[in-house]
Amino acid sequence: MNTLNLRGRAELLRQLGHPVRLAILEELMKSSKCVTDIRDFLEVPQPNVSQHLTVLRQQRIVDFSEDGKLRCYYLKRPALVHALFKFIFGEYPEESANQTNTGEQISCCPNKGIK
Amino acid sequence: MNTLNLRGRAELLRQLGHPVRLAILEELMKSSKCVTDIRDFLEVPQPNVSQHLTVLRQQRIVDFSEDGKLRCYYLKRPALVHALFKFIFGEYPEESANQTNTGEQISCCPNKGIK
DNA sequence: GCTTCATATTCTAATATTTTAATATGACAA
DNA sequence: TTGTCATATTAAAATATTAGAATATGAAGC
Repeated sequence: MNTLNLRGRAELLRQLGHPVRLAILEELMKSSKCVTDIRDFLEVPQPNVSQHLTVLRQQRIVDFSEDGKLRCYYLKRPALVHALFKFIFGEYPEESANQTNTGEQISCCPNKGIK
Repeated sequence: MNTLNLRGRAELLRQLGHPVRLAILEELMKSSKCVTDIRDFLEVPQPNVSQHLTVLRQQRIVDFSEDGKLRCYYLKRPALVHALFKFIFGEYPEESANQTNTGEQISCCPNKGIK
């Protein structure tokens, strides 16, 4: 299996796939913010915010710079985050199965048909 | 919190974020395939393949058409899957924190600085 | 030295996801 | 009608993720 390549990509998707983490990234797209600002905005307990930031930091999606006693979190890979939101908010129309021009279904596994 | 919108998007990301499901989608991008072909190609037990296909079907990412005793699975939203792979295999350079043109760090939470 | 503020870490309980094994279904052929 | 093939479903065990509570750190000010 090609899972060698896909495993890490799957992990990235799972780590991005949390509503609080998406909300944090959405906020950081506007401007960098400290932990308490994120906590206040999202109304999520501070330790929980820190946990999610740690996950995002481990994937090198965010990072922080220190400003006095504040930690200013910012997007370390803004292009990734923009691409992410473009992807998840995109429109993707549904299609039906491929058919021949005579309206027949195309068989999927020709080698199986041999019986 | 804006989680109302983000919750469903997060769920989509989590459901896409599994190596076997990514591998299935990668295969289906090439051509539609029946369950046993997927099983043979990925070397994953058939019931497990079926389970992953069910997850993908519930998100209306894949669907199947019946061809005799075979179920030909195909991408129901190929544009979504193409966008997905474009996203996860994209290159996203890392940046450092924003700085002023004099090299100072920009403070992140001006209202906090008031003390 | 104490407090306070901003943030992080740790542990635990609650949940969710995944894998595996066993079994079921339904169509078709012998 | 029995068997076989393709696929699905279920239940159980293993594993992973998450939230919450408690606590820790470290810097700054008193």
